[in-house]
Amino acid sequence: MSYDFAAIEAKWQDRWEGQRVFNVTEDPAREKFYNVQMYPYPSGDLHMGHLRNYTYVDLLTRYKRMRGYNVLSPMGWDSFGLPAENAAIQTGIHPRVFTETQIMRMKQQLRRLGAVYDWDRELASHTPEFYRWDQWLFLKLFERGLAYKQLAPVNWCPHDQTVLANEQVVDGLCERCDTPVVKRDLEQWFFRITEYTDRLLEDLSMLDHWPDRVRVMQENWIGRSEGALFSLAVEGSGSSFEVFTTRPDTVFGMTFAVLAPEHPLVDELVAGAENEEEARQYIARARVTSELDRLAEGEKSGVFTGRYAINPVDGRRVPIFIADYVLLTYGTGAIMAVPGQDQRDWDFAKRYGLEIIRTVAPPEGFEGEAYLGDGPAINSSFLDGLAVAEAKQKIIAWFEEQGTGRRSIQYRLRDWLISRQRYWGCPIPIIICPVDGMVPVPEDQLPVIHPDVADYAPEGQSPLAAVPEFVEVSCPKCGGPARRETDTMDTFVDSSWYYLRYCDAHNDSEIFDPDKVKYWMPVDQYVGGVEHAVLHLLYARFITKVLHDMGMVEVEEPFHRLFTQGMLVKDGAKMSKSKGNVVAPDPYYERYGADAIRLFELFIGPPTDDATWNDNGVEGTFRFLDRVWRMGTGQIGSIEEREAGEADREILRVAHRTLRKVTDDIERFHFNTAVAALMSFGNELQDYLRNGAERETFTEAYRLMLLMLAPMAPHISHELWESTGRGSMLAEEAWPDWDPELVAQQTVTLVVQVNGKVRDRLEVSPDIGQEEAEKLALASPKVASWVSRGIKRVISRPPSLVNIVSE
RNA sequence: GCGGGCGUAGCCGAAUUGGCACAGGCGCCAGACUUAGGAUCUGGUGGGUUCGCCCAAUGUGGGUUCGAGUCCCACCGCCCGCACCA
Repeated sequence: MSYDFAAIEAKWQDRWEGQRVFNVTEDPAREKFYNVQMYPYPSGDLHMGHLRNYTYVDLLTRYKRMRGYNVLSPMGWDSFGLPAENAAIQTGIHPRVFTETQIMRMKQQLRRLGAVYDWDRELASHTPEFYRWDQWLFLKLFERGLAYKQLAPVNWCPHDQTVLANEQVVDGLCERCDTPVVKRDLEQWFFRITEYTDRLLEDLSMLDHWPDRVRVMQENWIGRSEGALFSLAVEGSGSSFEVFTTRPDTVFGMTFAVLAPEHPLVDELVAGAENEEEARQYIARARVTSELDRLAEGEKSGVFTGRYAINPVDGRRVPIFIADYVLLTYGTGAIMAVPGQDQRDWDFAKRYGLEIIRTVAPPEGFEGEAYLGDGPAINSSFLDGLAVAEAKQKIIAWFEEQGTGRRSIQYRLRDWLISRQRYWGCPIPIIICPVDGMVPVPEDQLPVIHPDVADYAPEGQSPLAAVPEFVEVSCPKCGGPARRETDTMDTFVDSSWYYLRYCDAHNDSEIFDPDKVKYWMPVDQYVGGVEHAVLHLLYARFITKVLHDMGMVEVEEPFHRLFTQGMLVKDGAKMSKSKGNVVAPDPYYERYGADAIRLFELFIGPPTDDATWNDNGVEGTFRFLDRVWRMGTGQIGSIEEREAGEADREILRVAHRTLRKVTDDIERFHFNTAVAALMSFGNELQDYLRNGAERETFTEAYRLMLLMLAPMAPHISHELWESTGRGSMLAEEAWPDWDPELVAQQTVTLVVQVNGKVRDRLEVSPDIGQEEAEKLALASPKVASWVSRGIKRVISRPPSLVNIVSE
């Protein structure tokens, strides 16, 4: 019979919660540790993949607490968003009802795992208590000119009937429903994140406890490129347009220029052109084609405007085209085309029979098309002979001298589009007055609360627009009739500051008390999926910097250490409801209990790597726990009491070496090897018991086992701690220190190699000297037969290795 | 195309610094205990062996080194991110 995990789990879950063991307050006398998992969307049932992450965070909470830290580990809910709204559209159930039911279920599931939090600080973004401060934050950004409304071509999902941020368009498809995204011109709210581009980029270097790949992804997302900006005059008109290039050195190779179809100058350019009709059709088509379809066409398409531009460096005239391979949203929406040095321009030139001039000499034998590498400039007048980098400097200097161009840095990062035409999000606190324009809702009228609506389906605007009592208001400034903004905010606004609210979760007079935030921030350990590398993690950094500039937050970066966990894979795919390959924990809870599940989640592989689910794995960790249980119950009293001998001292040495290893492994997030070390220790402890243990020694070794197990398998270890006669709560015990004397090796294995191959192993003293080690090695009879042809050299690394180099 | 990462046993994996390759688990085989075993315990699990050991082996090929899973070069394969970004 195995141990009664079900009863034990319920008992300790009640105690942790009932005795408020993990509820904390600010305590300047103690070092704090702020441990946060990215707050989840309350999506219902947790599967084994989710449990992996919750187990990591819970382990840290419990471990750091034992290390003496004042550990804050809160939990909350990213509870606005589409799933609840879509359910409402289908079933008519209010999204709030749906959401709150899901939250209750998720809480039960976290409790069942034995995951502990300071539930006093629970928050949920769909509650007016929380989103009131979203609105307050919006108004602060608005005051500072960091929130603005603008007509802009935006990503529109025809299925969800809403706009999407650039970050939510994946391969030209809506991130949520995979519908091809189209461009539309709409009045939308933006946050001016581009104001912070430089700081977001530069401060990445402060984040040296973030995974490199996340920093690289943010860097690429911000997408800084250096180059030059200069003007092209349109022949026979007063107009001109600016182009941006990273290769100003190739300007003598420009053989045409291209404008994006949405470029403001195109109307004027095509007016009266010979092929005006064709051009207008092309422009119209390009504007309604989704990015995906544009790319899918493969061949670049475009249309000649009938106009010519003048190359400022040599006065040559080049034809101006309109083509959709040039994007309005990057640079100036117009380019100089140098087919000799740019593959896209090459492709276009080939298709439309345009001239190609090489301006960088390709190496001999070069057989490619456009040449992008370095080399001496050719066909480039005063740049001829210069390498690319030199030529760039010279031509930029020339532009600046002439006053026709200048050095410029462009970024890929765009302002953050936060408007959503949906119901289940935070209403934007703005009133649109025909007289006063965009008028903020006065702070004392916050929160702007959702009215209930009859129909949740969006029809191009938020369902809120159909509620006259909500929409029709008087202007706070002039008192005249006005309309309320009906867009709601992107849910990423909520998640960009919730971790600050945990510090003071129920403050109803301000967003948070800056002193409390000062105590807890930054988040010491942030845990979440790498899929948030450029979305949430960039926005959160931005908002933190804004609040810092407002004097509300001392830190400039919110997350000191970031850990991105791997995913759980089954049948070759990430475990997810939509793929239908989830493993539900329930049968495992029933058969093996929460601790065995936790231990297996830790053991399954390196935490940063994806791991493949193995149906038999939990059985393995359960066997280990069951062994620990059997060792601790009933037997200890019958172990003989006697003087401790060498074998007894040895098991204590094993215990302390295990303690050192487990401590190290937890500190560096190698949880899988920490579990392996405990299993190994368990095996040794069992051997010790079988071969005649001494009671006091065993009790001590077993005590260390329970302490080490406490953060990983808390229920069983708490129960055993109590049942082996200890009155304290294990969670409140201190993590033990290993004894350096016990950890020190009595003897070490000296490996004797001949030509790098192991030929003998000798047990020697750890402080053996070089001479002594070499003498012993050379004296080894096993070595003798391998060195008969003479010894050339001896390399010693005492006490672990001697390598004899022989003929 | 650009950027990042990975390749070790039948499977998942270990190996902080260049120094004993494969800890721990799963699976499999055998044995013990047993009325029974899907419990538990013990041993084995690359090849050879005279049972002392010996040999091979970390995707492939090369290099540096007394010594390479680890460093360097090239290639093969897989994964992730970005992508007409001028």
